[in-house]
Amino acid sequence: MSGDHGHKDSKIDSGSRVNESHKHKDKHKDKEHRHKDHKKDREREKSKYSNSEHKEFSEKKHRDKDKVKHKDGSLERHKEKHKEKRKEEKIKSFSFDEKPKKEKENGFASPPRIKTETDGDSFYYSPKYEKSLKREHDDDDKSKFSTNNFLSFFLWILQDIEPKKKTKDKKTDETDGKKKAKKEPEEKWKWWEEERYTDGSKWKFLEHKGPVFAPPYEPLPSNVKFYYDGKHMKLSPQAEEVATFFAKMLDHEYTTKEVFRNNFFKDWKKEMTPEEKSKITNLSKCDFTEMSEYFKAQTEARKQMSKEEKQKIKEENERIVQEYGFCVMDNHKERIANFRIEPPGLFRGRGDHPKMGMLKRRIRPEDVIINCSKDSKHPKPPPGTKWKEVRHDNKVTWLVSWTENIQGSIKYIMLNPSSRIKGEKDWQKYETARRLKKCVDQIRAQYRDDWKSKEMRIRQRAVALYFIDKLALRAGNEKEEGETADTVGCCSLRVEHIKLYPELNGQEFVVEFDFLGKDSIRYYNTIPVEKRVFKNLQLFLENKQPEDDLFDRLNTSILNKHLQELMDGLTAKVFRTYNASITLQQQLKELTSEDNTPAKILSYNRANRAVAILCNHQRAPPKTFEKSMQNLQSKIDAKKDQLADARRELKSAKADAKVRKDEKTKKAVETKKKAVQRIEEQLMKLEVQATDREENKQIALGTSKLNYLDPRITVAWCKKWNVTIEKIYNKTQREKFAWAIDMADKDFEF
DNA sequence: TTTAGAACTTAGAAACCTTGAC
DNA sequence: GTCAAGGTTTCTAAGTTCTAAA
Repeated sequence: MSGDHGHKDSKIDSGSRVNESHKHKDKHKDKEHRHKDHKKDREREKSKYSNSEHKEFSEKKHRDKDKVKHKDGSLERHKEKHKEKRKEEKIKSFSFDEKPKKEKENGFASPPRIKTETDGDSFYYSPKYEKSLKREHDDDDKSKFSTNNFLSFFLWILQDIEPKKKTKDKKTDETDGKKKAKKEPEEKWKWWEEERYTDGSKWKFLEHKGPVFAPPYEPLPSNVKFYYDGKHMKLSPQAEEVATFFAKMLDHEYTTKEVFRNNFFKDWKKEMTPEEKSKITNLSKCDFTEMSEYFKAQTEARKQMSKEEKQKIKEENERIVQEYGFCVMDNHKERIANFRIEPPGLFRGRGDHPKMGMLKRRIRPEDVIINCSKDSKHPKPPPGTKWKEVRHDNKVTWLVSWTENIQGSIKYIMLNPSSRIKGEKDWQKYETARRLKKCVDQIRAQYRDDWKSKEMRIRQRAVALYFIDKLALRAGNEKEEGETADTVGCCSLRVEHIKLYPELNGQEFVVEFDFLGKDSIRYYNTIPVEKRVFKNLQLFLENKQPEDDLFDRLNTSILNKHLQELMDGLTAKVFRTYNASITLQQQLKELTSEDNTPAKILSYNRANRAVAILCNHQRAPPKTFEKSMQNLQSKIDAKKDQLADARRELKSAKADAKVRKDEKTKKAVETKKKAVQRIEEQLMKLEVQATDREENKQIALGTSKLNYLDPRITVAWCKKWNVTIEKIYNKTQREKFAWAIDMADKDFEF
C-alpha cells in the first residue's frame, strides 16, 4: 500500500448507524430508466479510447486471450436474476475468462499452492519442526483412530472428574506476575507443528455432547399482569411468552420503531388463541409495563444475591461448560465457541432491517442436525425427543446446525478460535495476504492499465478493484431486496452513493462516498482520486438514475474470478487483510520509539487505530464517554497539583540540605526526588490514557485486532520493543493467536 | 454454467465480570 | 461494602466465499 491510506480522517462521522437520510427512498421506481443502452455506451467508449493505447494493452496481457469474445458484447448475463426482480432490463455481456481450472486443495485448510510455494515462505514448517509429531491421518486407518480417540476421550472424562481448575481462572494467571496463582494445567498442543490434512477432510474423529437448549418458558407469576386497553387480561402461555420478549425490550429504541412493532404484532398474533386474537387488535393498547418491571426486579435480585448463591450459579454454569463446552476432535479436547442454541426472542436486525421484531422461534431437537464421526459416541437428544438428523460429514467443521426462521439461513455450532481447525484457517488467511504482498505491485499496475481498457466491464472492474485496494472496501455482494437492510459494498455501490467534484477544497478529482456498509455502519469519505479514475466514474454515471448500480457490469463473482486468475486464492477480502496488516507494520515502524512502555503501547494503539479507520470499524461512542473523560481530566488535574506540591517540597528539601549538609537532609532530598519522579510517571500515564481514550471515542480496535492484523506482526513488535505480549493481547486473544506467539520472532516481516 | 444454499468469517452491541476509588 | 468504569466475553447478525444441485 504505499502510503495510500492517508485520507482516513474524514471518514469517521458522528452518527454511525443508519440515519434516515440514508433511506433508500422509492429506490426502485422508474426502473425503466435504467441502463438505457449499453451497446451505445460501448460504442462511445470504443471511439473515446481508440486503438493505439488499447492495442498496446491488450497485446500485453496474456490473460485476456478471450478478449475478442468479450468485445462483441453479446454475453452479459450474470446479474440478471435479481435485476429481474427489480423488473428492469440490464443488458449485459460478459463471460469468464477460460483459464484451466486450478487444482483445488479439496477445501483443505492449507494455503493454496502449497507445493509450489515452499521457497522461503515461513508457512512451511521450519526445520525444527520437521520431524515433529504428525497428526495421524491416513485415510484408511480408521480403527487406529477410533481407538486413540476413545482413549483420549476417556482421559478427558477422567480429567473432568478432577477438581476443576482450568477454565475459569480468568485473571488469576494474568501476567503481572503478582498473582501467579493457578498455572496452565498442561502443555498446550502445538497443532501448528503438525501436518495438516491434504484430502479435504477437516477431521477424522469428532465426538461431542450436542447443544444446550434454551431453558423452557417459565410462565409469569399470577401477580404480574398484562393489560389491554387498561383492562387486565390473562394471556395463554404461548402468547404470554412472546409478550415477555417484547416486555424485555421495552426500554430499547427498537420497540418505538414502526417496522419492529408491526412485525412483532403480526407474529405475536400468530401465537394467540382465537379469543386473544379477536380481542387484541392494537399494539398501542397493550400495556407490558408490569412484565417489564418484573424482569427488571429479577435482574436486580440477581445482582443482590449473596456470594454463596452467586457461587452456586457459577458452579452450575461451569458444570455445563465442562459437559457441553468441549469436544474431542482428532485426539484433542477442543473448546466449542457457541454450544448453546440461540434462545427464542425477537429478531434484532441492524439498521433499517425490514424484519426487525419478528419472532425468532424456539429451536427443538427435531430441528437440529448433529455432525460427528460414526465411531464416536453420538450425543443424545433430550428424553422423549429426537434429532432431525445425525450425519458424519468430515468435510465440514460444524458440530451442530439448524435453520433459523427469519432468513431461512443455517446456524452452526463451531469450535473456538483457539482450536486447531480455526487457527489453521486463520494462519492460512494471513499467508494468502502475504502472498498478495509479493504481487500487489503487479496487480496494481494491471488495474491501472485496465482503467484505459476499451471494454466497459474491464474498466469498471479495474476502478472497483482500485477502491477495494485503496479504501479497503468490502466486496459488496448483491442482496435480496426487502429481506435485509439496504446496505452496500464496492460492487453493489449505486450512483446515489458517490458524488464527484472536479475540485474540492483545493484538491482535484475528489470523490465523496456516502453509503451504509455492513451492519448499516455509515461509510463517509472524501478522497482525491487519479484523473483517469475520475473520468471513468463520470462515464459510469452517465445516463443513470441515483438508484442505478455504479458498476452495472460487475459483481463479486466476476471480480473474484478475475482475482483468482491474478493470484491463486486471491479474493476481494484478501486486500482488506493485506492492507490492514501492512498498514499496522508500517505504522508501528513509524510510530514506535525507544520510550517508556505506556508510550510504546500508545504507539501500538495508534497503529491499530490507523487500521481501524482504514477498515471503517466504528462504534457508537460509549454513553458514559463525556463523563468518564471528565473524570479522567480531574484526575490529571489533581495529579498535576500533586506534582507541583512534590516539586515544591523537593525544592525546599534541597535548600534545606544545602544549609544543613547532613545525611538526613540528603536522604530527604533523595526521597522527594523519587516521589517527584513517581508522580511524573503517574501523570504521564494518565495523560497517555486520556489521549488514547479520546482518539478511540468512535473507533473500535477489536475487530481489526482480531480479524485483520497478522498477529505475528504484533508478536514481533512486542519482542523487538520488549513489551510483554499481555500488554497487547488479553487471555482470549493470546489463546487465539497461540500459533503466532509461538512462532514469530522479533524479525518477523509480514 | 448458473444459482441457491451451505459454510465460514467478520461485526458491533449487550451482558457480564473485574478492578479500583471511596 | 458499594459503585462506577472499563475490560472481557458472549451473542448472533451480516457479511464473503465456496460448493453442489439444477
